Amino acid sequence: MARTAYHHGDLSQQAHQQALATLREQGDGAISLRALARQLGVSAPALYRHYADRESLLAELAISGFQALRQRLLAVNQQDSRKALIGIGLAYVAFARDEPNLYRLMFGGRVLPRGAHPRLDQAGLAAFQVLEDTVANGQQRGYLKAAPLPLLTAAAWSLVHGLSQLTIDGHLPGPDSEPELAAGITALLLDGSVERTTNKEPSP
Amino acid sequence: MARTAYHHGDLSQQAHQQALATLREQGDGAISLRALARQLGVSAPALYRHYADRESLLAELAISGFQALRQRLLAVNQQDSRKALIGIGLAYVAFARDEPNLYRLMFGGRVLPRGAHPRLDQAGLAAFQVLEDTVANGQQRGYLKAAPLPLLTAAAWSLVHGLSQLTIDGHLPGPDSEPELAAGITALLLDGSVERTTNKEPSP
DNA sequence: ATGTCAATGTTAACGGCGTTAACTTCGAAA
DNA sequence: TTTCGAAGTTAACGCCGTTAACATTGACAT
Repeated sequence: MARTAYHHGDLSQQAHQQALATLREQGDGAISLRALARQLGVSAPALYRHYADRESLLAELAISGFQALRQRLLAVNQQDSRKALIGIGLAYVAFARDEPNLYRLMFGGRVLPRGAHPRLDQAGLAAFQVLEDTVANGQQRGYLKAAPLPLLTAAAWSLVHGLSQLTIDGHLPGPDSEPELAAGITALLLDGSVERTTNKEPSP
Repeated sequence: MARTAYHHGDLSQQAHQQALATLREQGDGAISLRALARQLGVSAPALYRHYADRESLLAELAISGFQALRQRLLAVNQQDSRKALIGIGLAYVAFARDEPNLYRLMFGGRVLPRGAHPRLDQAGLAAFQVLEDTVANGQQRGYLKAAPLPLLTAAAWSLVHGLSQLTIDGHLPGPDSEPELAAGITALLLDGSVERTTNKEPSP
């Protein structure tokens, strides 16, 4: 198990860590197996003992990303339905802000086609479940409308995902005012955007 | 101006069209300058007379994408505020559904870093303006809450963008039920998700 | 102790890529 | 007719992912 020329026994994990580091710093486009092998003092084909190809390595990074996201969503754990929902939204956007390149890899859709990496799909689903559970809980308590659960969940997810993506790509005002923005937007989805007092164009 | 070996005078546009075609079919990752040149019967460096590098070519594709998106949003043109807002949302998601690979390029953030291509940033802004105008209009008419315009706009954009991205990446139920989903979600943002009649956890 | 074998490395090579340098051809304007 | 810049050409560099063929190692059965 010790460190010899061959069999240093840790290549898989070291490759994962090193790739994660360059992903964080320079984005997934900067990850090359050859450069990775160079940094680890190993020949490039050695990596193929542990990853079928470059895409599989990226898929592993994305999987750990979904696991980390799931943990952050689980850590919210608020009793009050409203606080739980807003908390989830804030935690979601905060994750994207903290790990923009990882987040882009996870949801880019371009590098990692849906269905090609079952464990990745599963990890994404597990993170999604946390959000869905929170929504379902708020609905069971009667805090949320009795709309179809998939509709409510899709709305919540779309909102936080869109906000995350727009934020990390710089389409929205600087990251200084970001938490207030996220909280305000989440509140809008909960309470609605329509003026309810004096309105000539009523809601159905 | 005619078609001789040199100076066939149309290479820039032909390259644009051909690149757009392979983008649509196979995504931006499949666009290579060498293959492109091969398909056009031209040497690879010839393309550098018209595009500074590969990224600039992709930026041009994204620019035309934003222009197309803008046209689709402008085409909505509903009088009623609610119909206008929902119409914009539907048109936005429909564009993403029709042009998933183009949409991913436009908003991927990875291939085309913000700030590197001024005309691209400007085209994105122009599309965004249509949405912002619609929201501002709904607010001036008193249909929408008097919340800060950037907040309302960011909420609307986040929602439709997130829904688009999740839809084209297959994270949401099949595209069969997509229009109803989009309409339902947009309505949720307008009317709110909170149950308003019998509720023990009131909104502030 | 020894031999075997699967796991895990190695080097060499193929084809493709983006990009640059140096050169050539063409057409329009002086 | 000459000139000159725009728009092409070929050749080359260095990088990449990936595969084939071979080498080393340590653990385990004999």
